Amino acid sequence: MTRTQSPRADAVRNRKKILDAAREQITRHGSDVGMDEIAATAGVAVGTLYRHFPTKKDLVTAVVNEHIAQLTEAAESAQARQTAGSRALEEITDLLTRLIEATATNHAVKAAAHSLGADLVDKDAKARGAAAIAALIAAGQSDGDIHQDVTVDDIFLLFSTAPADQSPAERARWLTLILTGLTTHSRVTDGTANPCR
Amino acid sequence: MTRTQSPRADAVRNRKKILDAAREQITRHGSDVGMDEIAATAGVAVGTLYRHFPTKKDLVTAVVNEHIAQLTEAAESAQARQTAGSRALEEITDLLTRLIEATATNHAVKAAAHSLGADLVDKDAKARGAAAIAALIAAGQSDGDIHQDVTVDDIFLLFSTAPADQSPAERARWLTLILTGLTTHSRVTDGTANPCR
Amino acid sequence: MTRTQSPRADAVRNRKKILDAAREQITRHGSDVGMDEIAATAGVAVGTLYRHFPTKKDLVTAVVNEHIAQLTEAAESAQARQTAGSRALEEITDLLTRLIEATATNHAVKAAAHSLGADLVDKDAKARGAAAIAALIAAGQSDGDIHQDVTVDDIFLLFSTAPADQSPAERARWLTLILTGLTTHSRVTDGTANPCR
Amino acid sequence: MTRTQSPRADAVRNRKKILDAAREQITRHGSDVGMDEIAATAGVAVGTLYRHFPTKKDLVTAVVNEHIAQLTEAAESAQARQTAGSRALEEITDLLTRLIEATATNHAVKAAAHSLGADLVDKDAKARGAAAIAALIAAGQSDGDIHQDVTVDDIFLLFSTAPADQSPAERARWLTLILTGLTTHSRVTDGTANPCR
DNA sequence: CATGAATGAGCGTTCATTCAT
DNA sequence: AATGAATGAACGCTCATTCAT
Repeated sequence: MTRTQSPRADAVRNRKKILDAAREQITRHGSDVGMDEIAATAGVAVGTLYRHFPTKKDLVTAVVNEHIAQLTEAAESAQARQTAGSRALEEITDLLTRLIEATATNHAVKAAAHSLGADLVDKDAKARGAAAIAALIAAGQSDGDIHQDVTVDDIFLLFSTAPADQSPAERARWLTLILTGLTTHSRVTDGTANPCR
Repeated sequence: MTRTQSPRADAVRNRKKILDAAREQITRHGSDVGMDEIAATAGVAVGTLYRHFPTKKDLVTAVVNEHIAQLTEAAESAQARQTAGSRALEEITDLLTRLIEATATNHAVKAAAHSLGADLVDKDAKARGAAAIAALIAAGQSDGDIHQDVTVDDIFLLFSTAPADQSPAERARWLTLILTGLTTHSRVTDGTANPCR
Repeated sequence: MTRTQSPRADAVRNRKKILDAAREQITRHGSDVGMDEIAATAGVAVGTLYRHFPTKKDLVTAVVNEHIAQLTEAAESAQARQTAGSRALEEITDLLTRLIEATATNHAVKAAAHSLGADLVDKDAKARGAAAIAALIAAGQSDGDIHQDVTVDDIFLLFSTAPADQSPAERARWLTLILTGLTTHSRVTDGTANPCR
Repeated sequence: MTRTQSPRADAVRNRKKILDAAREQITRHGSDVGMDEIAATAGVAVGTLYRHFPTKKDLVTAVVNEHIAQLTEAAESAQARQTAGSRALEEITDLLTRLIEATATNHAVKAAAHSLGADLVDKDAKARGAAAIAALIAAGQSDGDIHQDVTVDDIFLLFSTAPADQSPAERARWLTLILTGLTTHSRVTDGTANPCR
């Protein structure tokens, strides 16, 4: 009974080791790392790697999907907190901060995915993430904190190009610039020039 | 006078053909295009390509610098027009529109440059472009159109991540989002939520 | 016990095939033979060749070291025979004959090594060979057969330039000329001019 | 009248410049120097080089023949001196010393010639040199200084393998070893062991 | 005649993928 | 199921040679 499951335990462990190795290597050295190197990092032979991921593209796609899953989870828990009473604007700001940090680390992965034409991304996870973000935006708009014309696609558009290689300071600045464009609030440091006053 | 240059006419033409082909191929297929393919697109043999650009890195650098030269020129003529009397905000908007269109085509080129370590970018041209943009920003700030805290680096930061692969509509939307973040004006489409009313 | 090595049987066979092919091709056509050609001669793909020898230099070095190992072995067994009672002069003559035949085949290999800067030659094997030859020379000098001033370096000097491309007859003649310079005996074919008579 | 010769003056000068450059470059860096580099050293364009020597092989052959001409000249003047009264053995020794020094410098040239299958060597010059050396040997044999069985081919055989890359000291030692095989005289440093005494 | 830009086969090497063990 | 040796197309680059100027 349990016998049929036991050989899978190794396979599952190997799959995880491979994904970890792939994420690390691709993140660190770009999508040009060799399959041999990823396999070596994972501590398995290439053949094993290919048993789990028949193609480099498949492997990269898997890494990207793993990434997307994390983002989705973050979006959904943000929405959950907002539903539970916290302010939408705050959740959105936190979420975007988290997103940009995650993307900073994994931009290489996305570039890799792109360069391999990995259009195989997990549509479902993406859709759930989009729904959560849409809900947050709507809530923020109800609060009067978010521009009425902002949509989920705007978020995706902006974050599809989030700065990856820059320093944390630059990422923070980028987020500030972006957020000020999305919210109805003017930046506090800029009060004097605001013609609305 | 120009007669002494006559045998070079072909070479000059070839150099241009090669640069055009390189820009096109790298833009279209990424930095992994083979030199052979670029040569074929240019209608020359590989040897000819290597006579003009001893290294793939050299070729990519040349393409990038050509791109930068265009941007610099656009920035400087925008500044010239502003000095001649036109409104800074308008020139900036036009310039950024032009920049994003140019970047849309050449983002892959910059990625290629990056992946090849082409840090040989023409610093001088970049500095002149930066100066022109800085002048435009200052003028816009004097007009009260641009946030006081905006700097040239903000422009570079935002445009280093301008969307390249998206449709023109998406690029326009991206620009709108960005601009609203930079200017003190609220978006007109968003009247209802504008607290200034 | 030897069972754990079984998957390597093919690899070992391939390594040998590659070394044989390399020796043959370099000997026949000089060091300019392509790696592809060596691989083809060995009946493997280039990739296999590179798995065994990461660089052309490595391959050539391996061939040279193999050659040196043979020579060393020949020298040591000659010395062993002499120690066991046979006459030093005879062993030296036999050894040099064997050396020149071996060198005839592999001179091109050494040239190739030289042109590739393969200074990685197996120093230890060379030293052991030198020791064996030195012992033989000393024994020959005790017998009064070898000139007192002859050293191992003389042998190396002469054999570093042994004729490679000539016919067996020419190689034999070369050895005769050389030996007359090394030994205290005049040539038998030269009786009339011999002042000892 | 002189007009028809004037354009040739340049051509002759160019031919010499090219040969000089080729000799220098091939001697210094081996036969792998590029035609472009030889042309550049000569101060002409590649096309000019190819007008004078349609093939790299032709150029190398020319350099080799030039070398052979020098050796022939040396052999003939040595013979002339001997005919004029000097001792054959002395002339032979001097000649061989000169030959080995010349070869030391130009061994690369010979290797190059060999690797290109330059069987186009100037047969006539070689024949004249051989005749001169044969005469010297005969004279030396009459004097009782040279072994009766020594022939011109022996000289060619030995010198086809003269050490090129070694130090002057090693070349001198090589010559000593060789001469002892050619002459009827034992080495002076070896008196005690000489059984003839 | 000289020039030097153009040609293109070939080189050493890499790496995603396959397959015998 | 895992291993890792084998495969071979492709890459960046070189260089003897040709040919338009």
